[in-house]
Amino acid sequence: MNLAELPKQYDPHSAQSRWYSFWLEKGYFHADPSSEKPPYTIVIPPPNVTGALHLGHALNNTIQDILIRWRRMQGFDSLWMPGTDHAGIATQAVVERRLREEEKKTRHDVGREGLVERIWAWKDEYEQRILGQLRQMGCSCDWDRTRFTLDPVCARAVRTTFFRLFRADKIYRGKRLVNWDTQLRTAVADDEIESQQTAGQLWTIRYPVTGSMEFLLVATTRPETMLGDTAVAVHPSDPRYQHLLGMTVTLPLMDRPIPVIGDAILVNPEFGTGCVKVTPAHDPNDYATGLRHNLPMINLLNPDGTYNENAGAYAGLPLKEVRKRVVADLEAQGLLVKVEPHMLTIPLSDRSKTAIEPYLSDQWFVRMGDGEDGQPGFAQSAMAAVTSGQVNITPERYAKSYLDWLGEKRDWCVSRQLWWGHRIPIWYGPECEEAVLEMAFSGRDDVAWRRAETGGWLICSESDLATDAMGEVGELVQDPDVLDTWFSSALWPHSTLGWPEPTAELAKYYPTSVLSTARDIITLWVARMVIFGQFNTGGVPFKNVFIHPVIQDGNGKRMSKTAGNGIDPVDIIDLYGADALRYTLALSATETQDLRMPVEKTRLPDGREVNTSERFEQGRTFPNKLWNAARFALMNLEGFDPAPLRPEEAEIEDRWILGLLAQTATEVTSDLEAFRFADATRRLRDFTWNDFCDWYLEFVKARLRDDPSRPVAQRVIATVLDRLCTLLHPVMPFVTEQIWQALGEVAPSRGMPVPGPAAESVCIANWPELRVQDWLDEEAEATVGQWREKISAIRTLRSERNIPPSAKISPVIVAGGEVAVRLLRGESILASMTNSSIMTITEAADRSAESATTVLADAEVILPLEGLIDRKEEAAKLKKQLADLEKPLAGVRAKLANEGFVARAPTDVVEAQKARECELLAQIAAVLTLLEAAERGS
RNA sequence: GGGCGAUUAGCUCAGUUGGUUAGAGCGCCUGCUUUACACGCAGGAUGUCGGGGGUUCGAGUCCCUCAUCGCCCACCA
Repeated sequence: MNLAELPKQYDPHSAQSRWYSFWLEKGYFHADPSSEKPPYTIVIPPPNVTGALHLGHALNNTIQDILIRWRRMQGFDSLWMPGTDHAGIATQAVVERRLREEEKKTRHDVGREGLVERIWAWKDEYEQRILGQLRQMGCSCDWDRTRFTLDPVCARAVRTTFFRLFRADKIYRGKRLVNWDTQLRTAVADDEIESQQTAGQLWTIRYPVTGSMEFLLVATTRPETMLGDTAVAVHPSDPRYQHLLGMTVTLPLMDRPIPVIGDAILVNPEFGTGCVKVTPAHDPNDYATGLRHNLPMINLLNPDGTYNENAGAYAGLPLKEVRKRVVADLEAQGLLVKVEPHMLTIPLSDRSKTAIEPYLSDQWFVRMGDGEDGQPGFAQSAMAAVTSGQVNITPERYAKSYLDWLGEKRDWCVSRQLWWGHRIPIWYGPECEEAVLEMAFSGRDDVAWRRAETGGWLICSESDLATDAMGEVGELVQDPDVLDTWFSSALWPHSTLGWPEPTAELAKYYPTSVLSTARDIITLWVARMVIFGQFNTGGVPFKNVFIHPVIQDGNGKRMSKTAGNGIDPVDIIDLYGADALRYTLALSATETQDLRMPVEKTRLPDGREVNTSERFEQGRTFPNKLWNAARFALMNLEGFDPAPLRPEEAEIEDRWILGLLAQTATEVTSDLEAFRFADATRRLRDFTWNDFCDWYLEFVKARLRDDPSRPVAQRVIATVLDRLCTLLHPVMPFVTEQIWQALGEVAPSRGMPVPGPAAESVCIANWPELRVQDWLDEEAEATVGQWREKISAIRTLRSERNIPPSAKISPVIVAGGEVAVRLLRGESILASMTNSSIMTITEAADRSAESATTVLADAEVILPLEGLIDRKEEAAKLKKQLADLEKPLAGVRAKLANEGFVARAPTDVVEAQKARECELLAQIAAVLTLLEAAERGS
C-alpha cells in the first residue's frame, strides 16, 4: 500500500468526486424490473423547484439514502425514484416577484404564455441545482427515471385521474367561499395560510330597526363588509331581542332592509351586544349561517381586492380605502358608537404575505365524504388504510393527526386561478340537447360531460378538445384554471412508475416500501396519496410512512431564509464533507418531533461567511477516525494471507471483537428495520471508536509486530474493517468506499470463517448477516472485560499519582482463582497497554510496601512506588475509597432492611442486592486492611 | 379552546417492559507529539432528572396537577 495515498487526514472532497462518478458508471443505482431480486422502493418527496435544498431536505434524503443503500446491500432491487415538484403557487409567486422587481412588470404584462415560459426557465435552472445537490450528498437515486410533476408522464396521469374522478362523480364544480389571495388572484388552500396576531380595532355600529326608534348594536372588526350584510343575527332565546325577531333593520349606508334572524350556532349571547351582522359572502361563519337561513349572498369583491358594483358608492375602491370611508361615513351619520382596540389574528397567504379574503367563487372540489348510497368515500377509505395496518405510520403518534384530519371529510378545493400548473381538462360547452354531445363525441370513451349548474355543459376530456369540436352549435372554452399542486403530488407514487400504462415498473415497484417525510404534510400530501392511490390503483401507495423530525435552530425556532438562521447543506458539505453532513443528521434523527441545531457563523475557505453548527464537528471527526483505523490496518496488513479461520480458533481478544461485531450488526439491522437511525448510527460509532479502535487495535499492536499470531490478527482486522465498511456505508458512503477500495488492494480476498473475493464496490457488497450465536463468546467477553477494568484501574492510579507516561513501573494485580486465570492470558497485553515493564498477577502480595492501591470488586491493583508517594496522601485516598464504598452499602442495606422490598421484589433483584452487599463488604474489608498497613507504616 | 411533543450535566441529546452508584458527544480541567489518528490518546470534574402531589417494597421511567417552551388544528361579531 502506497502510504502517500493515505494522508493522515481524510480528504472528503476528493473521495466524493471520485466515487460518485464511479457508482454512476457502474450503474449501481439503476433498478431493473426484470431482475429476480425482490423490490424495495422509495419515491422521493419531490422538492419544490422554488429554490435550493435546505437542511430539512438533507435530513430526509439522508434517511432515504440510508434505507435504499442498506436494502440494496441486503439483496433488494432498490429503486429510489427522484424528481421535483412544479409547486404551482409557490413557484409562480417567486417568478412573479422577480418579474416585478427586475422588470417592474406584472404577469398580465407578459401574458399567460410569456409567464409560463419564464417559469419553465426558472424550473430548468433550479431543477438542475436541486438534483446536483442530491448528487453532492451522495444520494443513490435512479437518475434515469427522474420525473417532474409537470412532465408528460405525470401530465398523463393527472388527466386520466381527473377524467375518472369526473366520470365517477367524485369531482364537482361549485360556488363556495374560498380563501382568496388578492395579490396572486387565486384561491389558496387552508394549509397555505398562516395566521398572524395583529392589533386591530373593534367598531360598534348602530343599525336602526326599520319603522322604529330602536337600534341594534353590532360589533365588527371588519366594518367594510357591512355593505354586504344580508341579516343581523341574535340568539333565538335572548330575551332582549325576542320582539325583534322577524322584523328588519335598515342597513346603514346601503339603505337596505335586512332581516333580524335567530341563530343559536352563530351567536353567543354572552359576547358583546349579542347581535352579529351576517355577511355570507365574506366570512366563513356567516356563509354557513347564510346557507342555514337561505340568505342572499352579496359578493362585494373583485378578484383584485377592489370593491365591485355591489358596493354602491364604494365600487372601484380598494378594500382599505372602503374601510376608511365606511367608518368616516358612519361616524358622520352618527351611527358609529365606539371604536376599541382589539387583538385579532388575520389570515395571511403563505406565498404573497397579503391578507386573505373569504371570497365566493366557482371552484372544483374533490368529494371526500361518503356516498349517498352509503359507500365509504375517499376519506373513509384512506382512514381504513391506516387503521387496518395496510399503511403503517412511524412514529405511531402521527397516525392521529392523519385520522383526525381525514375525519373532517372536508371536500378538497383543487382549482387554482394560476397559470403555472396542470390545466383543468374541462371545456365549457354551449347550451344544447345532450344528443348533440353524443353526436359530436360519438365513439370516444375519453370524453364525458355533465350539465353545468349555470347552464350549458361541463365537458371533461383526457385529450385536448378543439374549440370548434362541436361545430356550429357553439364554441368550447377550456377552463382557464389549473389544479392544486397537491393534485399531481398525490399521484406521485404511481404516476412516476408510468401509471395509467401497465408498465413493468408499476407491476414490480408499486406499492412502494417507505415514504419518508415531515409531519407538516401528513394531511396535505400523505393522506391524498393514499386517496388517489386507492382510487387509481386499488391499493395503498406505500406500506410505511416515516415521519422525521423538524430541524430548528438552537432556540427552537424554525430555520428560514428570511430569519437568517438557516443552514445550507452545501455549506456543510464544503466545510466537512457529505459524509459528515449525513452522519450528523443520521445521529440526530431520533423519534422526537423537533431537532435542535445551535447555529453559528463561520467562514468558508473562499472567505464567504456562512451558518453552521458545532454539531457537525462530530461528522468530521468520526470519518477521520475510521479513516485512520483503516490506515493502521493497511499499514499492518503486509503479507496478508486469506486463510480460513473460525472465530473459536482465534485469540481471546479476536473472539471478543468478532462477537461484538456480530452483535452490533444484528442490532443495527433491527434498528434500521424500525427506522431508528440515530440508534443505529450511535451503535456503529461506539463499536468503531470505543471497542475496535480504543481496545482491539491496541490489544493487537504487539502481535502485529512479531508474533506467530500476526496472520490471525490480520485476518480479524481485515474482516472487521470489511464488515464495518458495509455497516457504515449507508450512512457514510464515501469514506467507506474509499477504504473499501484501499482494502481491496492489500486484501482482495477476505472474510471469516472462509475468505472470499470482495465486491468491486461496497455499494453492492453484502450486508452482514452474522448469526450472533455463532460468534458470541461469553468467555472472551468476560476476560476482555477483566482486562479493561484492570487496565483502567492502573491508568487511573498512574494519572492520579502523576507518574509520567514514560516511567516504567511493575504493577501487581492481586486476584483470586478464576479471575487470575483469566487475567494470566493477558499479562503481556496488560503490561503493554499500561506502559508497565512487568505485570505481576498473583494471589497474594506484600501490603506493607510503599504503593498506591485500588480495591476492585474481585482484585486489588497495586502500583509499587517506592519513594515516589506520600504515605499520608495514600492513606487519605484509601479513606476516600472507603467513603465511596460505604455510601452504596448504606443504600443496599436500607433496601435489604425494608421488609416490603425483601417480601415483594422479585427474588433475582433481592439476590442481586445481597450479592452486592457481600461484594461491598469484601471491598471495604480489603480497604480497611490496607489502611491499617498504611497507617502503621507512616 | 383542542391535540401532539419537549423539559435529564454549561450545550445537544440517549435512557428499552419501573430494579445496582443516571449515560454519550461537544465544551471544561490535568497530563501526553506513546510509530493509525492532536479531527488524537489517557485521566478527571460536573445532575434536587422543570415544580408539587400520588401509586409502588422501589419512580428519570407510571398516574394527577401546575409551570415554561415548541409545533399542529380550530375559533375570535
